[in-house]
Amino acid sequence: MDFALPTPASDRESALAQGDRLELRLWLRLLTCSSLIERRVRRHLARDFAITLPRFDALAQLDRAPEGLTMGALSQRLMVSNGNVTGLVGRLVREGLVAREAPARDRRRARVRLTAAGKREFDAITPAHARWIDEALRGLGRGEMARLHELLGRLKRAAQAPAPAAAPARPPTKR
Amino acid sequence: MDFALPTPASDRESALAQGDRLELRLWLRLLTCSSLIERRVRRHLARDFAITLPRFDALAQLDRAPEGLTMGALSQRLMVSNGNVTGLVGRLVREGLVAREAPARDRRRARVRLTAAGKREFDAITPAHARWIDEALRGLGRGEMARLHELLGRLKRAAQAPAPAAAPARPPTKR
DNA sequence: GCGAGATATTTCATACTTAAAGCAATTCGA
DNA sequence: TCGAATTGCTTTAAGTATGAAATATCTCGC
Repeated sequence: MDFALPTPASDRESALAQGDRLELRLWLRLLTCSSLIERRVRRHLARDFAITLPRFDALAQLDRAPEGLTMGALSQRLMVSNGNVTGLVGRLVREGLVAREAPARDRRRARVRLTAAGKREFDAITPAHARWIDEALRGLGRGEMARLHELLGRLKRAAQAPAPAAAPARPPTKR
Repeated sequence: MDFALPTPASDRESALAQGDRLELRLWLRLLTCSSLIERRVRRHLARDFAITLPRFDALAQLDRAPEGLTMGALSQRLMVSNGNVTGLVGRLVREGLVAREAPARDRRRARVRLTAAGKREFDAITPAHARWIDEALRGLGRGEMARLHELLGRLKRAAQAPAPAAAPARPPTKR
């Protein structure tokens, strides 16, 4: 008989050496956590609603901005590049979930907003989405969550600070 | 005169409503943090070493496994799909940073390991990489980091727990 | 008015990513 | 020992992502 305990899934943290620094450990663990949760959400979205995470993220941001958003604002909120949003919104428009709006003043910045169908789609998904998040976090107490939220707030501010301009350790090479 | 304080960069958290739950807030903040740090690292890698983050991640995992890794093991450690690793390793092989090794027993599982050039490349980058992480986390005290590391450890275990198989709220639609 | 510069977005080339289908090698029960 | 299931990996199609170059629009000083 085999009584071996289930081996925890290997991940980026698995092969850390004794000497590795807390900073690195923390960063790898943070990345592991967000990858784990992201994967869960992505799978749920695909299986239950046949939609991708970036599309859902975009719907969520647009839902929270009833007056619409410019492409730039949407790209900031999604924290992805401008060009990325062009393609993403293009697909959402093609699917009828989102509409572009002819701009009155500045013809460079059209607004993008949810269509009725997009709103319906988002509203249909939201409750399940909240449930998935709750499930992924199940096991943490309220106090732990609050503390984590607060500490991550501090980390966020740290990570937003501009990186000191450092002299390159080695001139970059064409690859 | 304009005394407006610098507006914090907008992100996924920006438009949260009052009523939104702690779970959701925590998840979005976690995602924001890892996106912020990931972006910093990716830019540094590109500018200073002309390499991408996935490539560097792969080198790092292989560096920690001197005996080499199978494609499957590497894909687990990088937490990406199998097919993804096929392409990634292919590019690294083409660049001479990584080599496949003819398998003795099971001809399905070849081992992949760092070449001398790959090892040199990784060693050249590592110190700068550690510095970037330190910079991104600058502002957190040791105690905060340790506490964060521990809480994320608990979150990690929670997120690794299998998702309860839920009846779909709505049959998935072809899109 | 008009051009120089600034701003917003799209286009482009390339790379990364996933899920699912396909293929090859191995394992194992009858 | 044979063949069906399993396992490990690759291929495929679609989508997501970046940074840089190109395009279009606007603003401002003159």
